[in-house]
Amino acid sequence: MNASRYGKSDVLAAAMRLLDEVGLPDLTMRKLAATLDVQPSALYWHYANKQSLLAEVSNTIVAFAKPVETAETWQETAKLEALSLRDALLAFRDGAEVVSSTLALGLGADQALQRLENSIAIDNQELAHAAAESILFLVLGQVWHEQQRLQANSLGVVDNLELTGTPNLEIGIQLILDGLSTKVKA
Amino acid sequence: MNASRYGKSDVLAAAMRLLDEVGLPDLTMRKLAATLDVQPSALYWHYANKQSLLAEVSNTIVAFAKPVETAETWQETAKLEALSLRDALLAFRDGAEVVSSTLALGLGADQALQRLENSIAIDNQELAHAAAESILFLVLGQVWHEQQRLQANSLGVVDNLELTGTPNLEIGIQLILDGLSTKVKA
DNA sequence: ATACTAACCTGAACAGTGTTCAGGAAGGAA
DNA sequence: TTCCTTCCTGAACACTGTTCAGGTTAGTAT
Repeated sequence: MNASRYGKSDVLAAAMRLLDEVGLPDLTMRKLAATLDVQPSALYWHYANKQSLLAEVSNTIVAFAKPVETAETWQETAKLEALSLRDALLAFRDGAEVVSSTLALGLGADQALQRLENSIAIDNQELAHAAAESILFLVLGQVWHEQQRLQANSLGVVDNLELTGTPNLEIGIQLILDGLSTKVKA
Repeated sequence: MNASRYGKSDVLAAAMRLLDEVGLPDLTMRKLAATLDVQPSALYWHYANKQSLLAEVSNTIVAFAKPVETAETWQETAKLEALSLRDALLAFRDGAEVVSSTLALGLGADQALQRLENSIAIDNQELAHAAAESILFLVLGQVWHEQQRLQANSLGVVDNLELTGTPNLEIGIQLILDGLSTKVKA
């Protein structure tokens, strides 16, 4: 049936496809192997373990964030950067949970943090780092929460939850940037 | 060997104990049953599934947050509330991950959000809600990150990671509160 | 064409997971 | 003593990630 052989990138692509179809909880090595018509053990030639695979999935999601054109103020640029990350997370099923989990393991999402930090153009670099980290956690938490409710809604678990996630995220980002502005007025 | 019988609260207490000993990844129903000298299936008389158990674990952690005395300004009070939540999370192994996970499932941590929201004494309630949510995600994300590094450090995985988590958290909270102040100056 | 080498995969197993279910035992109340 | 609720046993089911010895395929060099 299937005579072709696969490389590392094929496995990653298949994982992205399967993630979108079944979600993170059902993204199992066996199901992934099945979509490639391959034994589960074959995957371990390409990736040492599931976590390394998920780390690359996470990186792929983060790298999907659209580049941001530099705006008038750095506050604007930083906000665009944050919203670009949000869009990337929303573009993949359970995207926020994937990135959060691998970030917690210290594996991925460095690039996301770096982009945020670079966009905050202030002298005090410690402050910029702390602010970037805050924005990152904010985006991840909010989108994770929202994506969970999306799935819950699609399963009809609860009729009509308040879906005000994205506005709240923008407010939160703005609050941090405003707070940052007061600290750099000098 | 063990002739006593257990109630729901005993199981919860044993779960908290085991969490502290082995951490969330190794908090399994079988190990939990073993500490009570009981078959795993016995646990399902007390809790419908593992998630409900973890939801109560999460509630216990959140409820552990010390009450906060009202300070001069509501900004001070809100900050104390956030730091009290942080201390509660830090008081239990993998506390932040437990609470984050059950929060994502829409099960627990409502109380934490409520306390934060109540402490933000401003007219615009939508804004207060968004700010409280932001602070919640910030605290959870930051402490989760820090606790993961604590474990990684204890396992000697990496020698000496920068352990600047808590200061960064205070900065982030302050940024949000400062931003909030500018929006309510009127 | 032959030999060699790296890339990739099979098949089977191991040790563990959450969960279900029919039935049995303990303890208190009527 | 009967009865009923509470709690538990023992065994199984359907999964999970992962390992490993051995096989196949493909490409390169002789």
